[in-house]
Amino acid sequence: MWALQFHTPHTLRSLSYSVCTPRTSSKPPICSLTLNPSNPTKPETNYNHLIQSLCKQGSLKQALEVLSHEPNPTQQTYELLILSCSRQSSLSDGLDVHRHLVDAGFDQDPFLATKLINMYSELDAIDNARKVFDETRKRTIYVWNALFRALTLAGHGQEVLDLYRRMNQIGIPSDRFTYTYVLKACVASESLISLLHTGKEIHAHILRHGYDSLVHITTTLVDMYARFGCVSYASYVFNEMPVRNVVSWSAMIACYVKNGRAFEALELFREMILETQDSIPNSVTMVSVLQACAALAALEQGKLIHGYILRRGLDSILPVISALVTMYARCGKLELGQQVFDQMEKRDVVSWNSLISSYGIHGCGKRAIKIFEEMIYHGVSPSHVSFVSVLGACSHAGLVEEGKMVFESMVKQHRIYPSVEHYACMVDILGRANQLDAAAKIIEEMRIEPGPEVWGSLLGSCRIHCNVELAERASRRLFELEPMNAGNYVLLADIYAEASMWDEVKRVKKLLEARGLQKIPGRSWIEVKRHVYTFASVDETNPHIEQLHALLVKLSTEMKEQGYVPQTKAVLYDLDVEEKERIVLGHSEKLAVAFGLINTSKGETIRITKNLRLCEDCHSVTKFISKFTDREILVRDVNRFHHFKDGICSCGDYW
DNA sequence: CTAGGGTTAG
Repeated sequence: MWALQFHTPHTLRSLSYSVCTPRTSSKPPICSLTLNPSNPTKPETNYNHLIQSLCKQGSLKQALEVLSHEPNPTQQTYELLILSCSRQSSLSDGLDVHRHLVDAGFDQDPFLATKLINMYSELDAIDNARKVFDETRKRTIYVWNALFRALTLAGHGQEVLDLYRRMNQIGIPSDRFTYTYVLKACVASESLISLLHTGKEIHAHILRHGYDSLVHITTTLVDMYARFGCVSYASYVFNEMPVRNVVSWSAMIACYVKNGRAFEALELFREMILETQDSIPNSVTMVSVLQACAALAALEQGKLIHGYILRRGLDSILPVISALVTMYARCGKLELGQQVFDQMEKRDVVSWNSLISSYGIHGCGKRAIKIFEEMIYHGVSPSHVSFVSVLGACSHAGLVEEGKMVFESMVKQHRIYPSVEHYACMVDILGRANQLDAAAKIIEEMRIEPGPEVWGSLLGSCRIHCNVELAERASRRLFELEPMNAGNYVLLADIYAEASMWDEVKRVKKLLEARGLQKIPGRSWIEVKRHVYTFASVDETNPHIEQLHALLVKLSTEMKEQGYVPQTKAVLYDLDVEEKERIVLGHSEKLAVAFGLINTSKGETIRITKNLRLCEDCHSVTKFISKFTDREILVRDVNRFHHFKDGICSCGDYW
């Protein structure tokens, strides 16, 4: 027996040898050479097997060298070579193999064309993939599908759909793979145009051709509608599915979570456990379920789920652990998140990012920076998200100088070029700290096109510091960039209202209505005894409303005696003071706080979640209540945590 | 050659 690695083809050539590869199907070929003593005179120059062995060993360079001596390479030889190039992500070798293949007359082989397209796709060389397709005359459905896949992965969704149309015109029938790719293409588009309409058309094709019985295709449909935010379409497809498996259930649960319907997500998970035997939740399912708990700040639910994860032995899977850390942090239990993190055997960037952002939303900016540095010390390179997380933490904590330093270190030390998100964080850091001009300057000096994130960040800061002029500039851009985002109109209206510019408020509201949009209604949640209760602002239909209102009136009267003046800036109507006070008193988080006071015992922390930013009045009222009733109150707004205790808030009134 | 998932933001 000879060990392969010691021989170049040249030295081997001088020996009489053959490659011994038993062709029995049960055994894999033996990757070694033997001398062929039975026939020493006739050199068996079949290099094919040698090349294939080398490919399987990952010795691509040697395989290429052998290739130049092989007069009759086969299709299989090239297939293995191509796969090797993908695995070793070497574009230059890939091009080499491609050239060889053309010289050997395999350039019109549709099977190899498919493989080449896949290879170029994995090597991020989409132009080459396209070229292979263009030059292949006999295009089997495999060749079409390969290009669809490559283009979709590269984000060229529109191009896929154009090609798909052409394919239909020529009369080439789609197969089940085609449908999954073109459905994915509808959402994989770099342009902002919604391809929902096209997606629905393809859905119709699928029905017409009877492909709606295939679980892969229907699951892809569910996911496509989910990504378009069409929850009811997704659930319709899901309900109609003749066959469901773990993946389809997971896709539907993820759909609910991604679209802000965490309640439904948990409900569907329950149904999945209770009603199916063959779809047992796996780690992917659990990640979405944990996100649902996190979204609702449903700590008790989360703990139950954690127990389930332990029982199912899914507790060593990295994505699950990261999601657990985030869940605990977002449920207000930073310590538990830290504990889970500490017990991890292996950590990747994402685990670290989870912890960094956990400290960030709790306002512990310095700690977040420390963990960030610790991550680097442990040899884990920060990702884009790491920087968004640290910068976000700086912003919550008002750490302007630290933020600037982190931002500068991005390119200088880590060779990561800031994206729109990073710029948005910087604008936020400076803007919140009332350095609005500096924030605006950041936008002017950006090296990439300032997207809506950046302008939105600036507008948010203008709101906090009541800068009408800059707000008008930012919103003008925003209304162009994302005309259908209701939040932007509301922010501008807020700013006008605060400046008592009521005509302008009306004008912006009309703009909002003209687009068919609405102000997002404020909602709050509270979990009491494993049950999550929801409150809407001025919630007339809530069964507890009278009791809650009575308590709030009582509290507010007592507060007023101690000097509390209701802050009604958040009310967008030019009403008289009493009317405004009544509205502010009905804000959803106050209802939730009142419900918590009534339904939990004295020593218990009240935990509340809100879908919007905390308004100033709610903030000062909650501070007061925490002192007056001697209760700890934890409120998570859209962005961060507020920990109220003894009349002060952990955010230091900076939020 | 097919489907679902982790970390961010305002």
